[in-house]
Order: sequence, then C-alpha cells, then structure tokens
Amino acid sequence: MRLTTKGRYAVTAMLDLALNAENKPISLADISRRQDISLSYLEQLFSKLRQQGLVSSVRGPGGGYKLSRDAEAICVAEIIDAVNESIDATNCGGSGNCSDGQICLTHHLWCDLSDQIHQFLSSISLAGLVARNDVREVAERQNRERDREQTLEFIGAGGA
Amino acid sequence: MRLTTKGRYAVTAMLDLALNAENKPISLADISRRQDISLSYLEQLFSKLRQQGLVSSVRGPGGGYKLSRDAEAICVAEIIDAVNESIDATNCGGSGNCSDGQICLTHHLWCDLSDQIHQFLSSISLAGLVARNDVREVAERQNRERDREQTLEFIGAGGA
DNA sequence: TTATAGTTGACTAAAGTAGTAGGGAATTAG
DNA sequence: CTAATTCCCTACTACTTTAGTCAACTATAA
Ligand code: FES
Ligand code: FES
Repeated sequence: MRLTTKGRYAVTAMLDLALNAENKPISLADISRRQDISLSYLEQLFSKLRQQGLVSSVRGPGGGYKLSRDAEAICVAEIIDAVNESIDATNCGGSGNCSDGQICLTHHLWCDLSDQIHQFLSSISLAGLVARNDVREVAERQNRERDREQTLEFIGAGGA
Repeated sequence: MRLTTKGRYAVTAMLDLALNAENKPISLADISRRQDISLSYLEQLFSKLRQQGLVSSVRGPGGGYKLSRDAEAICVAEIIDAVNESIDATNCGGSGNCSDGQICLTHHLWCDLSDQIHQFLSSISLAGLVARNDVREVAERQNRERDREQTLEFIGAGGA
C-alpha cells in the first residue's frame, strides 16, 4: 500500500474542480496555478481520472475538465484508486498466498486494516470536503492570492 | 505514507517471536526458516527494532532475540514505526506547510486519515494477535511444516 | 577453541515517484 | 481562415526506496 504525493495531488485537484466549478470546465493551467502542481504532471493524473470516468474533458479555448458526476457521488477512495493502483495493505493482494503459496501469519491483520482505510475514505465525498470549514478557509485564501497575482500581472503589463 | 513488505515482515517476525517464545531467545535463523524471510534482511530489521527498544538480544550459541516487553504492551503501530519511519499520511509531516509554505486544501483530510490508521494499529497488540484463531491456525501449520522438514533432513542425512 | 549467533557497513538490481520535454489533435475566438 | 488554447500522448530522466546480498567482526556458550 502506498499513499504518496500522486494520490494527494489527485484528490487536491479534484477538490479544486469541485470548489471552482460553476458548470463551466476548469483548465488544468488554472488548477496548476492555484494548487502549485506541475501542469505536465496534472495532465498525467487527469488522463487516468478520465479513463476511470471521474472527469470529462472539453477541448479548445475555454475548455478544461468537469466532474462527470455530482460531487456527492465521488468519494476519496475512488480518486486514489484511479491514480494509485490500490489502497490494499496486504502483500498477497487478497489472495492469501504470500507465504510460499500459503496464507501468512499476518494476512488477516492487513485485510482488516485495508477494510478500515477503505471504509474511511469511502465515507468522504468531494461534497463533504467542500462543506468543511477548514477547506473553505484554505480555498478562500487561495482565491485571494490568485486575485492579487492577477492584479500584479495587470499592473506589470500596463507599466511596461 | 507507505506500508510495504518491510513493515509487514517486521510485524510477522515480531509475532513469530511472541508465538514461539518460551522465555528463551529465538534466533533469526529460526524465524527466517519459519516465515521464509531472508536472514540478512531480518538482521537489518531487528537492528532497528533493537534500537527502538522493542527487542533485546542475546549473543552466542543458544542466543537470539526476545521481546523486551510483554506481548500485551507492544502494539503493531510501534513495530511499523520502528522500521518504517512513520505511518503519517500527510505530505507536510504535520506542520501544515506543503502548499508554498501555507496549509494545503487536503491537509486535514490526511491528518484525519493518519489518526484513523494510527488508532487502529495502536489498538492491536502482539498478544491480541496471538489470541486470534486465524493466527493460531497458521502458526500450527507452520510448526507442522517445520517438523516435517526436520524429519526429511534427518532421513536425508541418515541415508547419505 | 570452535561453532554459533548477533552487529555492522557497503553494495546492488529493480521498481516507483515526481517530474520534464515535446509533439500532436481538437476546438473556438477573433 | 487562422492562430491561440487546451487536452492528449509518448518518451525520457533524476532520484529515492525496497528488498535484498555479501563480507567482516564481536561476543559467548559448550
Ligand atoms: S498478506 Fe495475504 S497471505 Fe500474506
Ligand atoms: S499535507 Fe499538510 S499542508 Fe499539505
């Protein structure tokens, strides 16, 4: 089992999508700016998210990505699964044969742990995250920062 | 966060120790045979387990490792921590600064997840595992296999 | 004194992570 | 129409970690 920047980026980007969607598509460039994630890397992640049917894409100017379902119907577990293979904690992948073809001493422990994690991450939807106070606060800060950056760019362009 | 063979081996080996300890030390060679884990790799893992004070060692013939505490007082979380750095799911390591020095959108989510996993793995002691039926069954099978192997070796030695 | 068993450090192949680079192909604003 | 925008795809790379191997050394019990 692993949970690395890859899965975290994916969840963060999907949450950004849920927060900023006003039924128009959001470009990866926007997400990249707001969440400080490399654009090329986002493209790789969204390729997988699209393959799993979590987002749909619109090409061309004004295009980008949209959630392909309601934010209530997308849970964190799905997102991590989509980019990250799995959140399975066993060595055998559930087949119970990692100790010379036989079940190992700790198999059931890792199964229980996997269940535990999966239940937890399945119980959290994007909508649930959007509703959280701490998430809203961070999102507002990011919007303020983005506005300021745009103002600075404008002044810079005007002054030059 | 990661949970790989490393942490799983460590827990399996510690559980083997708890199962087979009759207040005499168990050699890594025994554990290696029973659990099918490379001896040299076990040495590395037990070096860390000893540094964390989870086991104590006895050198020389008849030596080996013993649990340095009661099996009730050693939980799975500790063992994984000892060999695996941490089971922290955040990117920032808890300091809340992974998005350009600021807290990121999903920080609290990963904190909650970390708590969840840590609570679960802390609630399980080696003694708790030893008491489980599925663990006892696997252990008994391993003991039968080891006995048979010893018999075969004996016959092989006698016949040659 | 010798075989046993822990202790330590250096080394390695393979895999995965977190990207970068660069070319396409669709679409639409101008 | 055309040029800019945006997604799409493949290949490449530096780096880290994993899961080991190997070899030399130290303590100790029989
Ligand atoms: S983890 Fe499933 S058999 Fe070992
Ligand atoms: S994970 Fe803690 S700030 Fe991003």
